[in-house]
Amino acid sequence: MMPDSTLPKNYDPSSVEQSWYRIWEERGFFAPAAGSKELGSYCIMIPPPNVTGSLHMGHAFQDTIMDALIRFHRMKGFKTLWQTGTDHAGIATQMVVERQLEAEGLTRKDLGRERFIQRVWDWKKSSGGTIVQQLRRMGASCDWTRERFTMDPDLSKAVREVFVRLYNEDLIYRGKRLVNWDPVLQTAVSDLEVQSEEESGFLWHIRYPLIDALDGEPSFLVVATTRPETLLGDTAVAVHPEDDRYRSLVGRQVILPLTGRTIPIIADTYVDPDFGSGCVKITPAHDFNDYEVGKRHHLPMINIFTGEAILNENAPQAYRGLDRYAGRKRLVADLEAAQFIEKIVPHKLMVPRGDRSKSVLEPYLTDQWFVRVAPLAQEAIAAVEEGRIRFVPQNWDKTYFEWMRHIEDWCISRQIWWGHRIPAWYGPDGYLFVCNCEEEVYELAAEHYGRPVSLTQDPDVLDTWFSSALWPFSTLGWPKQSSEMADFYPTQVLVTGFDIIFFWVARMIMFGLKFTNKVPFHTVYIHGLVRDSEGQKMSKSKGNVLDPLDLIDGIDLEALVKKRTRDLMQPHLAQAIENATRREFPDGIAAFGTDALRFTFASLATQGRDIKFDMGRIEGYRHFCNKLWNAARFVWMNTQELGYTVTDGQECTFSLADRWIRSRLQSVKKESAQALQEYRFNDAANGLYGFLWGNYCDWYLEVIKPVLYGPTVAMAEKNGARSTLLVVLEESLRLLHPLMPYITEELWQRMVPLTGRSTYHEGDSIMMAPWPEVEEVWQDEAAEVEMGQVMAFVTAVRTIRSQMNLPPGQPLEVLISGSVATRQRLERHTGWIFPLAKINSMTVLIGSPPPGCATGVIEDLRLFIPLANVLDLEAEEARLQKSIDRLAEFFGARPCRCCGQGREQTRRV
RNA sequence: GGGCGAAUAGCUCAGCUGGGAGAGCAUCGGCCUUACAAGCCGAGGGUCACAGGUUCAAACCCUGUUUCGCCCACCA
Repeated sequence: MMPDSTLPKNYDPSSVEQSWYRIWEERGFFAPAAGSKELGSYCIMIPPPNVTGSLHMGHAFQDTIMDALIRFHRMKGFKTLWQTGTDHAGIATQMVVERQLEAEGLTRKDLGRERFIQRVWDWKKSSGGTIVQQLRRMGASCDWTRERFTMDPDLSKAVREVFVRLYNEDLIYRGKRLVNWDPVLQTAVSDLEVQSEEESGFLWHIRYPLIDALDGEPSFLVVATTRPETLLGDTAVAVHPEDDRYRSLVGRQVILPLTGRTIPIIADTYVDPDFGSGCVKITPAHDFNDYEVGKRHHLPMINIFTGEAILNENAPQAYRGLDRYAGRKRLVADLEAAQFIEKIVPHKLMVPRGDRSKSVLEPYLTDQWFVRVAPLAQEAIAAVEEGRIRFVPQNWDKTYFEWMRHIEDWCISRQIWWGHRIPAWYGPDGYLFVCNCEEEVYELAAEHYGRPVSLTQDPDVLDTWFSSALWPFSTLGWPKQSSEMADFYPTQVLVTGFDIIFFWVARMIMFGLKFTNKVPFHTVYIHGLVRDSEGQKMSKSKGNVLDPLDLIDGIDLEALVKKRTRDLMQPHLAQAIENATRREFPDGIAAFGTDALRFTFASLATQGRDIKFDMGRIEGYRHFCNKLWNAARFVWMNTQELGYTVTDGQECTFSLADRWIRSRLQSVKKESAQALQEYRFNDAANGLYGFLWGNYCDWYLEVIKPVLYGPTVAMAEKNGARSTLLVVLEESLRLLHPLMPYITEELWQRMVPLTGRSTYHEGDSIMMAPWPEVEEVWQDEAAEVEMGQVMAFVTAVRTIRSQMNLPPGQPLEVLISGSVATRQRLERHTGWIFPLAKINSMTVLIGSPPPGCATGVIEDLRLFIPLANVLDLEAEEARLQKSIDRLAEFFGARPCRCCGQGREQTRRV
């Protein structure tokens, strides 16, 4: 692309972003380049977003971090791969398609399994690409040619391979266990998919009549429960063995109300004698604690529910067919009528809900597949303990250890259709065959039975996280010994949120170690959550969601209101959301561009902290983009437009300012590289911001204007300034590129041909340009000190001018006194000081200063500005009097504590 | 119940191994100075949550307290 010969006055992100991305992608810049041998490879696995998803602020933040790391290492010369792809997200995706079917008046069962799955694939093909397109808008430089989907044939093969191997080692087993069951989705879910929240309920105190009560004994025991309907599945009442009130009753029987069944009174230390009556009803088939008690005491386990949580044939006739809540109502009414209810008290309880369906989960006794995790966990714990994997920030390892050391077996089977089907088949007699290949399993079966038989495959599919756990190696071709595995595994860093340490990170570590004998990554960078400006979690129902694409492209108020109030679960919130939105964004959201958004994320990315997204920040960084743009314009006008380019033989002398800014540049190179290496993105961003704006623009560009414009300035000196302008800008663009890919590319394309860099060829991209290394020859401590004095002097004069209310253009005369060395240094640079400070003379003071001077101090130097001729003395006197009055008032108001005289010096003065 | 984290300027936040309290935004004053008014030059503004302790020296280390947030956990 040929740059225009002039630059527009303002930076317009929309005019450059998408075209540059297209060029990068088309030219194959995202694919791993050869890289340098010594450095080796650098690889990041993207946490695969759900294929149903769309980009939210969390993704945008995470992708910014990953892309910054990837671009930085690519420029550094590593063979760099950002492996991308999407996750099939079993339950979530199935729900999306089922909802579509529902709109057509169909259910998945109407279609049947085959056709339903086809339907999901169709959906994926037509609508599954949203998020990867949005990822592109963020500037993410992942290798799209290697995009993977967790249900791709290769990845599915890896899944079966892992399953079979674990099964053969007895690390996967099938068994009837109490699991968390979602009665709406009709599937088991893992412990991690349960979200318990406190809700208001009741504690029902129910009387269980004691059989053969002796004199002096109570005629009934009172048990308290939050779930009275489960009474129908009770198989015991438990008391604490040391509880004197009930000690004598242990082993006796009570009548289970409304059922006529008799159940034993047992003793178990699980019971807390101080809670309620000290008697607990035991329902082993519907409560996790009771299940354990039941196993200890060999109690029967009576399942009273169907998969939809409807009372089944094990319940008395009167309750069969009622759903759990209707059953509860009926049962409580009946208990009350029969005077079995002692009392009902309001009670707060933790209610377990499914993280997808939000329905109340039911502990439910079913056949499921499990991974025996404990043996895998040991290795995984050791890997972190020994430092082979490092968490950043480090304290997350505590969370990891805590969970890993108390880990329970992982229920991996799901009773849904969309996902990796479990590679297990049952023979006519129920004999189980587990095999990674369908053809082979029939051979195995024929061998087993001595004749060909028909087999039934297990209907269940695997938990989505099972395939995610293989992502770091399944995407690289495992179980084949691929060159990608050799090149990129183990990967360098995993960038993710703390919320999936258990779901994903821990499991990747366990499976990685198990199947590759290597850790899947060396570092786990845990970032915080993106919250709104008030620290609230962003959520649809709160109506405070910001869409990263709206921040990039802008959105008008009406569209924003519409977006936030559409498809609400609770439509009554719409008005409040609309009002709040109109209040917060009266003019909608401006287009900030991708770079400003990315830079905002980077500058807020303090380790281990949630970030409150602040509109003020993103606006400030949009200004920064514009500042950079205009700095480049200035450079352009003073070089290209004058026909100047840096060439080898050109005569060049470098002034103090040149040496100063080049020296500063070396520090910034060092600091920003170090910051990126240590995941201190905020330091990298702030350091570059400060350098470019505070040093380069505010001082350097101003200081050298007299050199650039001065008619009598020697050409060599002009060349020194012009080449410095170009070199510093060009290198700064490269330093900034990992954080702001678009604007840096756009400007770099224009600037780099002027810098005369021998390594530059037409068609190059900044993203493939080398990361600027520190050049020691330009490190110049002396120049930094000397320039520091010049700046301090100028600032001192400006402060005096501002405080004395001297007109900005009024030329001043300055007297100085101090050491000869300092004076001489300043006198060397009057060419800069005079125009910047707007003074027209600088004289060494002999004797004492004349009366009526404003004074300033710079280290060992004093400066005096005689005010007699330039100042309205009466106004100044009034100003001073005011300040004296203020101080007097201050002392008067706060007398000294010891003497009460108001003379004590305080810190404030 | 256990664990983790936070509290610094009006707002959002830096402040690494103890020595100067900082940035951006906002505010106030002055500037259309030919890169940029999305800008320039200045200024004001802080009991670093509280209380003790260690130290020559504490925002930072130790102890305790308060407030807020998150995660895990079986109290029916």
